[in-house]
Amino acid sequence: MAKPTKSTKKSPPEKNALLHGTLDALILKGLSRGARHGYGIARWLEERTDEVLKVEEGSLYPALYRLEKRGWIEAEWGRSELGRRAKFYRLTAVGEARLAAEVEQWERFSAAVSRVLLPEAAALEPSLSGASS
Amino acid sequence: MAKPTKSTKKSPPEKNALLHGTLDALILKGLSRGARHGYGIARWLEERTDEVLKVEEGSLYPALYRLEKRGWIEAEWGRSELGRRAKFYRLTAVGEARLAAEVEQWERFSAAVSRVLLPEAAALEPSLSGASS
DNA sequence: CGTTCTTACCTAGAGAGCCTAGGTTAGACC
DNA sequence: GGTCTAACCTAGGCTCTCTAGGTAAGAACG
Repeated sequence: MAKPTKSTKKSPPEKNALLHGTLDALILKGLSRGARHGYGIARWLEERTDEVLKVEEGSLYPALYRLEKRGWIEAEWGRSELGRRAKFYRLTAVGEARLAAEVEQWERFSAAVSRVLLPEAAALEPSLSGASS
Repeated sequence: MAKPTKSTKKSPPEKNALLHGTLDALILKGLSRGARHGYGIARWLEERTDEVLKVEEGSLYPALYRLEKRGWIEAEWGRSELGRRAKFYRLTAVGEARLAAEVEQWERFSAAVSRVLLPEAAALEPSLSGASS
């Protein structure tokens, strides 16, 4: 009987490595249609992606501070639909521009990765940026 | 090539945050059609993505050791096409399975992110104004 | 034949990000 | 009153990629 005991490996600290540079954009997008509070953003994100994208609170709140510190979002205390204290975030003008930039960056990046990882579907034309060569 | 003057600004440490969890899969994919050496993988990746995906050597080689340590790839010294000493990596059976899993994970993840970020078939509300307070 | 260029590999340290795992406050329900 | 849940907060850890150095050897040139 193999006893599990304690294995040498620690708990997985990075279960969602792919999320790494994407969370900022996702949050900004979540605020692009109106103010939301942190908890609501996480809920919205899960619901909208069928639970594919789950953001832990330990990632979410630090991310919100980061974005606020950079001037991309603004916070204001208010009341949630359930009557609870909640901090509502809203996009700033800079944040909107930043969102657009991040979305574009995501398109370029994801297209490149998919071009590499996914079979065929290549057959693409270099019409993205013809500045090369 | 003239060397530019020394830059005064600190160099950004994470210029390619999006690459974070993706590099492993990209490398594995690069080896899926035959053995390649590290330098060649980087070259292939740049070429194949029109220089959108660039992997620095300081990221590449540690990543290769990581994958080898996990048993996903195997190394063997040989000679490059130019007659130089080069370490050729090859996918193991485990690595192939892993590649398939990572590709699937990428598909799910990228689809979810795109569903959120891009204005695809969602088309919920055209414009929402009137932020509640 | 020595210098230089390029290929190709290696490594230490830094910075940033996401997660685990705690904790706090305050409405709602029994 | 006690429990549940919404909603926020924080410290520490782990992993990742990048910067910035360095080594070694084949090729080209004068």
